[in-house]
Amino acid sequence: MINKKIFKLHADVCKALGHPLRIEVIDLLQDKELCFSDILAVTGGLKSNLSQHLSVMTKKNILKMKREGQCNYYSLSSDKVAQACQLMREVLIDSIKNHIDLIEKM
Amino acid sequence: MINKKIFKLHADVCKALGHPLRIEVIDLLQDKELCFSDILAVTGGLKSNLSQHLSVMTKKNILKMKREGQCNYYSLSSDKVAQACQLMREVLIDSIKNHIDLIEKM
DNA sequence: TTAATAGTTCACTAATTTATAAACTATTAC
DNA sequence: GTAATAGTTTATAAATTAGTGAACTATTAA
Repeated sequence: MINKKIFKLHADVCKALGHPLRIEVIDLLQDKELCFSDILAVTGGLKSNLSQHLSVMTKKNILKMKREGQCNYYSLSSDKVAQACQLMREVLIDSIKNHIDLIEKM
Repeated sequence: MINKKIFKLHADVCKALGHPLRIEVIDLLQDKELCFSDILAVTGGLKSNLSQHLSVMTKKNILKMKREGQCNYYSLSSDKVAQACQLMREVLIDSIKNHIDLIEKM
Protein backbone atom coordinates (compact mmCIF):
# COMPACT_ATOMS: atom_id res chain seq x y z
CA MET A 1 0.00 0.00 0.00
CA ILE A 2 1.39 3.37 -1.09
CA ASN A 3 -0.43 5.13 1.76
CA LYS A 4 1.40 3.10 4.37
CA LYS A 5 4.67 4.60 3.14
CA ILE A 6 3.29 8.12 3.47
CA PHE A 7 2.10 7.34 7.01
CA LYS A 8 5.60 6.14 7.85
CA LEU A 9 7.23 9.31 6.51
CA HIS A 10 4.63 11.48 8.22
CA ALA A 11 5.10 9.61 11.50
CA ASP A 12 8.87 10.01 11.24
CA VAL A 13 8.49 13.79 11.07
CA CYS A 14 6.12 13.76 14.05
CA LYS A 15 8.42 11.44 15.95
CA ALA A 16 11.16 14.04 15.65
CA LEU A 17 9.05 16.27 17.95
CA GLY A 18 8.68 13.57 20.56
CA HIS A 19 11.55 14.19 22.96
CA PRO A 20 11.77 16.69 25.85
CA LEU A 21 15.09 18.13 24.72
CA ARG A 22 13.83 18.54 21.18
CA ILE A 23 10.70 20.30 22.40
CA GLU A 24 12.89 22.59 24.51
CA VAL A 25 14.98 23.46 21.45
CA ILE A 26 11.90 24.19 19.32
CA ASP A 27 10.62 26.40 22.13
CA LEU A 28 13.93 28.26 22.24
CA LEU A 29 13.98 28.81 18.49
CA GLN A 30 10.40 30.13 18.22
CA ASP A 31 11.49 33.63 17.32
CA LYS A 32 15.23 33.58 16.75
CA GLU A 33 18.12 31.57 15.45
CA LEU A 34 20.83 30.43 17.83
CA CYS A 35 24.16 28.73 17.45
CA PHE A 36 24.91 25.34 18.90
CA SER A 37 26.73 26.58 21.97
CA ASP A 38 24.00 29.11 22.81
CA ILE A 39 21.46 26.30 22.71
CA LEU A 40 23.71 24.07 24.81
CA ALA A 41 24.14 26.87 27.37
CA VAL A 42 20.35 26.92 27.86
CA THR A 43 19.51 23.23 27.71
CA GLY A 44 22.57 21.88 29.51
CA GLY A 45 23.71 18.28 29.11
CA LEU A 46 26.36 16.81 26.85
CA LYS A 47 27.24 18.48 23.57
CA SER A 48 27.24 15.10 21.82
CA ASN A 49 23.71 14.44 22.95
CA LEU A 50 22.44 17.85 21.83
CA SER A 51 24.24 17.49 18.52
CA GLN A 52 22.50 14.20 17.85
CA HIS A 53 19.07 15.59 18.67
CA LEU A 54 19.65 18.63 16.44
CA SER A 55 20.75 16.29 13.69
CA VAL A 56 17.53 14.25 13.98
CA MET A 57 15.42 17.39 13.68
CA THR A 58 17.47 18.81 10.82
CA LYS A 59 17.19 15.57 8.83
CA LYS A 60 13.42 15.60 9.25
CA ASN A 61 13.17 19.24 8.15
CA ILE A 62 12.06 20.47 11.57
CA LEU A 63 15.14 22.69 11.81
CA LYS A 64 17.49 24.23 9.33
CA MET A 65 21.16 24.83 9.95
CA LYS A 66 23.56 27.39 8.56
CA ARG A 67 27.31 27.33 9.11
CA GLU A 68 28.91 30.71 9.69
CA GLY A 69 32.61 30.74 10.46
CA GLN A 70 33.10 28.30 13.30
CA CYS A 71 29.50 28.52 14.48
CA ASN A 72 26.49 26.47 13.42
CA TYR A 73 23.26 28.43 13.58
CA TYR A 74 19.99 26.58 14.00
CA SER A 75 16.46 27.85 13.37
CA LEU A 76 12.99 26.44 12.73
CA SER A 77 12.54 25.30 9.13
CA SER A 78 9.22 27.16 9.05
CA ASP A 79 6.59 28.68 11.26
CA LYS A 80 4.49 25.54 10.70
CA VAL A 81 6.69 23.76 13.22
CA ALA A 82 6.01 26.39 15.88
CA GLN A 83 2.30 26.29 15.10
CA ALA A 84 2.07 22.51 15.28
CA CYS A 85 4.00 22.53 18.52
CA GLN A 86 1.69 25.14 19.98
CA LEU A 87 -1.37 23.10 19.00
CA MET A 88 0.06 20.02 20.68
CA ARG A 89 0.78 22.06 23.77
CA GLU A 90 -2.90 23.06 23.79
CA VAL A 91 -3.89 19.40 23.54
CA LEU A 92 -1.73 18.84 26.64
CA ILE A 93 -3.29 21.79 28.46
CA ASP A 94 -6.81 20.58 27.59
CA SER A 95 -5.87 17.18 28.95
CA ILE A 96 -4.67 18.68 32.23
CA LYS A 97 -7.86 20.74 32.46
CA ASN A 98 -9.94 17.59 31.97
CA HIS A 99 -8.07 15.93 34.82
CA ILE A 100 -8.64 18.93 37.07
CA ASP A 101 -12.37 18.94 36.22
CA LEU A 102 -12.58 15.26 37.10
CA ILE A 103 -10.93 15.83 40.46
CA GLU A 104 -13.15 18.80 41.26
CA LYS A 105 -16.26 16.71 40.63
CA MET A 106 -15.18 14.13 43.26
CA MET B 1 13.69 22.76 36.70
CA ILE B 2 9.92 23.07 36.40
CA ASN B 3 10.15 23.71 32.64
CA LYS B 4 11.85 20.39 32.03
CA LYS B 5 8.74 18.65 33.37
CA ILE B 6 6.53 20.60 30.99
CA PHE B 7 8.82 19.70 28.08
CA LYS B 8 8.52 16.05 29.07
CA LEU B 9 4.70 16.17 29.16
CA HIS B 10 4.60 18.12 25.91
CA ALA B 11 6.97 15.65 24.25
CA ASP B 12 4.87 12.74 25.47
CA VAL B 13 1.83 14.14 23.68
CA CYS B 14 3.86 14.69 20.50
CA LYS B 15 5.36 11.22 20.78
CA ALA B 16 1.86 9.78 20.64
CA LEU B 17 1.67 11.04 17.02
CA GLY B 18 4.92 9.36 16.07
CA HIS B 19 3.87 6.01 14.69
CA PRO B 20 2.58 5.12 11.20
CA LEU B 21 -0.47 3.27 12.48
CA ARG B 22 -1.36 6.13 14.80
CA ILE B 23 -1.03 8.65 11.96
CA GLU B 24 -3.25 6.42 9.84
CA VAL B 25 -5.90 6.37 12.58
CA ILE B 26 -5.78 10.17 13.00
CA ASP B 27 -6.17 10.49 9.25
CA LEU B 28 -9.18 8.18 9.30
CA LEU B 29 -10.85 10.08 12.14
CA GLN B 30 -10.43 13.56 10.60
CA ASP B 31 -14.11 14.04 10.02
CA LYS B 32 -15.94 11.17 11.67
CA GLU B 33 -15.97 8.82 14.59
CA LEU B 34 -15.50 5.13 14.03
CA CYS B 35 -15.73 2.06 16.21
CA PHE B 36 -12.77 -0.18 16.87
CA SER B 37 -13.66 -2.83 14.32
CA ASP B 38 -14.27 -0.26 11.58
CA ILE B 39 -10.80 1.14 12.21
CA LEU B 40 -9.31 -2.35 12.24
CA ALA B 41 -11.02 -3.18 8.96
CA VAL B 42 -9.20 -0.23 7.33
CA THR B 43 -5.78 -0.47 8.97
CA GLY B 44 -5.47 -4.24 9.09
CA GLY B 45 -3.14 -6.01 11.49
CA LEU B 46 -3.80 -7.53 14.90
CA LYS B 47 -6.63 -6.24 17.04
CA SER B 48 -4.36 -6.35 20.11
CA ASN B 49 -1.85 -4.11 18.40
CA LEU B 50 -4.46 -1.58 17.29
CA SER B 51 -6.05 -1.59 20.72
CA GLN B 52 -2.72 -0.73 22.35
CA HIS B 53 -2.06 2.11 19.92
CA LEU B 54 -5.55 3.53 20.46
CA SER B 55 -4.98 3.29 24.18
CA VAL B 56 -1.73 5.29 23.94
CA MET B 57 -3.47 8.06 22.00
CA THR B 58 -6.50 8.11 24.28
CA LYS B 59 -4.30 8.41 27.38
CA LYS B 60 -2.49 11.38 25.85
CA ASN B 61 -5.75 13.09 24.92
CA ILE B 62 -5.20 12.72 21.18
CA LEU B 63 -8.35 10.63 20.91
CA LYS B 64 -11.48 10.27 22.93
CA MET B 65 -13.46 7.07 23.29
CA LYS B 66 -17.11 6.44 23.93
CA ARG B 67 -18.59 3.04 24.66
CA GLU B 68 -21.97 2.36 23.07
CA GLY B 69 -23.46 -1.09 23.55
CA GLN B 70 -20.74 -3.51 22.56
CA CYS B 71 -18.89 -1.01 20.38
CA ASN B 72 -16.16 1.44 21.32
CA TYR B 73 -16.28 4.59 19.24
CA TYR B 74 -13.12 6.61 18.76
CA SER B 75 -12.78 10.20 17.57
CA LEU B 76 -10.22 13.02 17.68
CA SER B 77 -10.21 14.80 21.05
CA SER B 78 -10.31 18.12 19.18
CA ASP B 79 -9.70 19.68 15.80
CA LYS B 80 -6.30 20.84 17.11
CA VAL B 81 -5.02 17.32 16.59
CA ALA B 82 -6.06 17.32 12.94
CA GLN B 83 -4.56 20.79 12.46
CA ALA B 84 -1.24 19.87 14.04
CA CYS B 85 -1.10 16.71 11.99
CA GLN B 86 -1.80 18.65 8.81
CA LEU B 87 0.98 21.13 9.62
CA MET B 88 3.44 18.30 10.17
CA ARG B 89 2.38 16.77 6.88
CA GLU B 90 3.19 20.09 5.23
CA VAL B 91 6.62 20.05 6.87
CA LEU B 92 7.10 16.62 5.27
CA ILE B 93 5.92 17.85 1.88
CA ASP B 94 8.23 20.86 2.07
CA SER B 95 11.07 18.52 2.87
CA ILE B 96 10.31 16.34 -0.14
CA LYS B 97 10.11 19.46 -2.33
CA ASN B 98 13.53 20.56 -1.08
CA HIS B 99 14.98 17.18 -2.02
CA ILE B 100 13.43 17.38 -5.49
CA ASP B 101 14.86 20.90 -5.97
CA LEU B 102 18.30 19.66 -4.98
CA ILE B 103 18.14 16.81 -7.47
CA GLU B 104 16.92 19.09 -10.27
CA LYS B 105 19.90 21.41 -9.73
CA MET B 106 22.37 18.56 -10.28
C1' DT C 1 -26.90 -20.43 30.64
C1' DT C 2 -24.31 -20.89 26.70
C1' DA C 3 -22.38 -18.94 22.83
C1' DA C 4 -20.98 -15.10 20.00
C1' DT C 5 -19.26 -10.56 19.37
C1' DA C 6 -16.18 -6.73 20.47
C1' DG C 7 -12.51 -5.41 22.32
C1' DT C 8 -8.72 -5.09 26.24
C1' DT C 9 -4.95 -6.76 28.90
C1' DC C 10 -0.91 -9.44 29.71
C1' DA C 11 3.56 -11.72 28.99
C1' DC C 12 7.16 -12.10 26.15
C1' DT C 13 10.53 -11.15 22.40
C1' DA C 14 12.40 -8.15 19.03
C1' DA C 15 13.48 -3.67 17.42
C1' DT C 16 14.40 1.08 18.14
C1' DT C 17 15.87 5.02 20.71
C1' DT C 18 18.65 7.34 24.07
C1' DA C 19 22.73 8.76 26.86
C1' DT C 20 27.49 8.70 27.44
C1' DA C 21 32.29 9.18 26.45
C1' DA C 22 35.94 9.11 23.36
C1' DA C 23 37.67 10.14 18.91
C1' DC C 24 37.43 12.92 15.10
C1' DT C 25 36.91 17.26 11.74
C1' DA C 26 36.93 22.01 10.47
C1' DT C 27 37.90 26.74 11.25
C1' DT C 28 40.38 30.50 13.37
C1' DA C 29 44.29 32.52 16.11
C1' DC C 30 48.98 32.67 17.43
C1' DG D 1 52.63 24.50 12.12
C1' DT D 2 50.38 24.21 16.87
C1' DA D 3 46.81 25.02 19.80
C1' DA D 4 42.11 26.39 20.81
C1' DT D 5 37.31 26.58 19.72
C1' DA D 6 33.05 24.61 18.00
C1' DG D 7 30.89 21.10 17.01
C1' DT D 8 30.07 16.09 14.73
C1' DT D 9 30.60 11.20 14.50
C1' DT D 10 31.04 6.69 16.29
C1' DA D 11 30.64 2.78 19.48
C1' DT D 12 28.37 0.80 23.13
C1' DA D 13 25.30 -0.06 26.92
C1' DA D 14 20.77 0.97 28.95
C1' DA D 15 16.06 2.09 28.44
C1' DT D 16 11.87 2.31 25.91
C1' DT D 17 8.63 0.98 22.45
C1' DA D 18 6.47 -2.22 19.29
C1' DG D 19 4.43 -6.68 17.65
C1' DT D 20 2.51 -11.17 18.68
C1' DG D 21 -0.64 -14.48 20.52
C1' DA D 22 -3.11 -16.14 24.34
C1' DA D 23 -6.11 -15.13 28.05
C1' DC D 24 -9.49 -12.28 29.81
C1' DT D 25 -13.91 -9.05 30.31
C1' DA D 26 -18.26 -7.14 29.04
C1' DT D 27 -22.36 -6.97 26.39
C1' DT D 28 -25.91 -9.00 23.56
C1' DA D 29 -28.43 -12.95 21.44
C1' DA D 30 -30.30 -17.57 21.26
